[in-house]
Amino acid sequence: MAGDADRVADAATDPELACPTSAVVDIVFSRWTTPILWTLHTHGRQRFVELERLIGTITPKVLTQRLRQLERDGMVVRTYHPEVPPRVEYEITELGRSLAPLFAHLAEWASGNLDKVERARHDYDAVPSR
Amino acid sequence: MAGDADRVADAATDPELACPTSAVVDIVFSRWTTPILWTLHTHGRQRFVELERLIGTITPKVLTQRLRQLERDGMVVRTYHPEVPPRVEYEITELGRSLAPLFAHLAEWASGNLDKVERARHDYDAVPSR
DNA sequence: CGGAATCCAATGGGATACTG
DNA sequence: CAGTATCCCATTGGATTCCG
Repeated sequence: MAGDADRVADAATDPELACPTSAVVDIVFSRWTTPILWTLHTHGRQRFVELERLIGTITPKVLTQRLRQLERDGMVVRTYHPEVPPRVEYEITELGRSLAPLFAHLAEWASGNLDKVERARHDYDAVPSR
Repeated sequence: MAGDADRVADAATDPELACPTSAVVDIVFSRWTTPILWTLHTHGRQRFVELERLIGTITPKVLTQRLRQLERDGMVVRTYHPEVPPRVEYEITELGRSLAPLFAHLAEWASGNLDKVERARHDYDAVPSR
């Protein structure tokens, strides 16, 4: 762990970034972004209402917000077709796809450890003193 | 990946979980949890105030909340030493440590792609029509 | 020291209604 | 269809104070 001295120093000045993954977390794991990216990744290019339907509980307002954010971050591309009725399609970018192995690892960790979390919660809740 | 059929089926009924990583995200990537886990992982067992100092901008209230949650999820163990003044130490568990490779992948993705996100944002913001 | 309690401000997100 | 606009509520998090 030599060479971490300067990062630790940075952490002292900007401590929320004491964790080198914080920036990624803000980009990728904000609320709703994972379901959106996942849906676009597995179902391919989708229209607005299709996304709304596939994700299920998200409201159009929030879906728009998150899609704009993802577009700005270069994770999705928005294609507007000037027709009547208008048609808009969203597609995941290569940058967005580059997250796939990350998601795979996440899913893998989940399949192996989610039950442990569940058990830990159960045990914790079983103690009446808290 | 056999046996995932029911989870996929669940996704159809509970669409917020259409993404198999949502559960993990809620556990691991809630606000402040990554800096806390990262700090405990790299600096080892720490006292409350030490954590507060290392993370820097977090308030004691929020730190307590997040530590409790992490403890409940089995990611952190809390050890209370009944002395005067009292001493409490927090340590990452094996379950918590099992996230390390995940964090490594995250950091790796960041080092290779964060600049692309930055550029995408710059380009997006350069268009005046929005 | 390690919190708990209280109060408060900001934010996010849901519901609804409307429009090009 | 693909949003936008508005209202409103719940949650989060900061600041402060106090306690065993």
